[in-house]
Amino acid sequence: MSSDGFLLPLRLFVGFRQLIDGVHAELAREGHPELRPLHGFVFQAIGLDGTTAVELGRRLGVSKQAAGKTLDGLERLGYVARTTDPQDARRKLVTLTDRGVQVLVRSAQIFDELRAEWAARIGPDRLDELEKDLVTVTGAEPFRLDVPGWFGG
Amino acid sequence: MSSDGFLLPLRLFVGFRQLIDGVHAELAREGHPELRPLHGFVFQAIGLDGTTAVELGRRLGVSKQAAGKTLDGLERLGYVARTTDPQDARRKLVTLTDRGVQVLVRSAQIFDELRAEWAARIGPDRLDELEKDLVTVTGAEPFRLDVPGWFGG
DNA sequence: TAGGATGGTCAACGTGGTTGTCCAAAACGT
DNA sequence: ACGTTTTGGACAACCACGTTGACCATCCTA
Repeated sequence: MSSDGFLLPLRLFVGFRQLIDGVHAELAREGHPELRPLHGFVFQAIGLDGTTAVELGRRLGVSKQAAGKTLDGLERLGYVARTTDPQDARRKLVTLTDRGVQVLVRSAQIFDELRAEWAARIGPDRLDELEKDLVTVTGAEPFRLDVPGWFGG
Repeated sequence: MSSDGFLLPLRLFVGFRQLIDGVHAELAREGHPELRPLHGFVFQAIGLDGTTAVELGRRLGVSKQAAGKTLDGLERLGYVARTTDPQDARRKLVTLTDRGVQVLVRSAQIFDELRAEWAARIGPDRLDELEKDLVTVTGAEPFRLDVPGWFGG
């Protein structure tokens, strides 16, 4: 055993966190200081096509109420907008505003930049292997993000 | 670019989460269903020598009040005990109970087992490299765990 | 010995999560 | 076509964990 087992999750988490923090540090610099790590995942889950609170909750693995509350905050901050669905008066379509789309696009760019920095450090081949090995071990599973409650609650 | 940049943090997180979930699933099976991922880090931060609320807060990167609240919960669950320091009437020493130590020891064992499973899947050498590369990229930094608030709040 | 630092607690508040309840609108089945 | 179920959304009450600010007791030190 070349490493204590408890170090492995720590390493993974530190890597995860550095990437997320890197993105949000840059986003803050570019005029989005209020965004939390959680929000990035919500943006991703909403996508360019929009969604509804219920569907968002399903994608994130949280209740529709929790998803609704998160959307309240994002709406207040001007990143998403709700419009009633003309096809279905019950539904309220949630879409990213221009500002929201801008964050989504920039986030993707910054993630690519950070990945390139990692590649420059350890070599692109090693990084590819690292990702490939992670997929081998963990599966290619779609992402569930019931993270805040998952960790502490 | 062999992979979208945003997949990298996801892969890391999924790996992290699978390990943590694996440990807590087993701990739940062994009589500790109330423990949350957060608690494992707290146990680790308390250690076999014990600590105080203020010091715990420093180690976890949270306020002394937050650390105190978490300890309240763990005390109620019987995993830690507080005793007044005979040397300093202000301090309250927080130590793991037998039950707490048991969890700490078992967690370490389970992490080792899970790491061994990973090694069996991708090969021990590849796993060692994976960890080594992560250290190269992220640094060997000591762990700060202001995680719950970090993510969402 | 007076004054500052330190450890702990309490209170108020914010955020994100949960469940339970309820209503309006859509979908379904007879 | 009409009653019944399902669905999407909102509201309330509650819990966990975070924050600041205030306060007190104790220890340290100039």
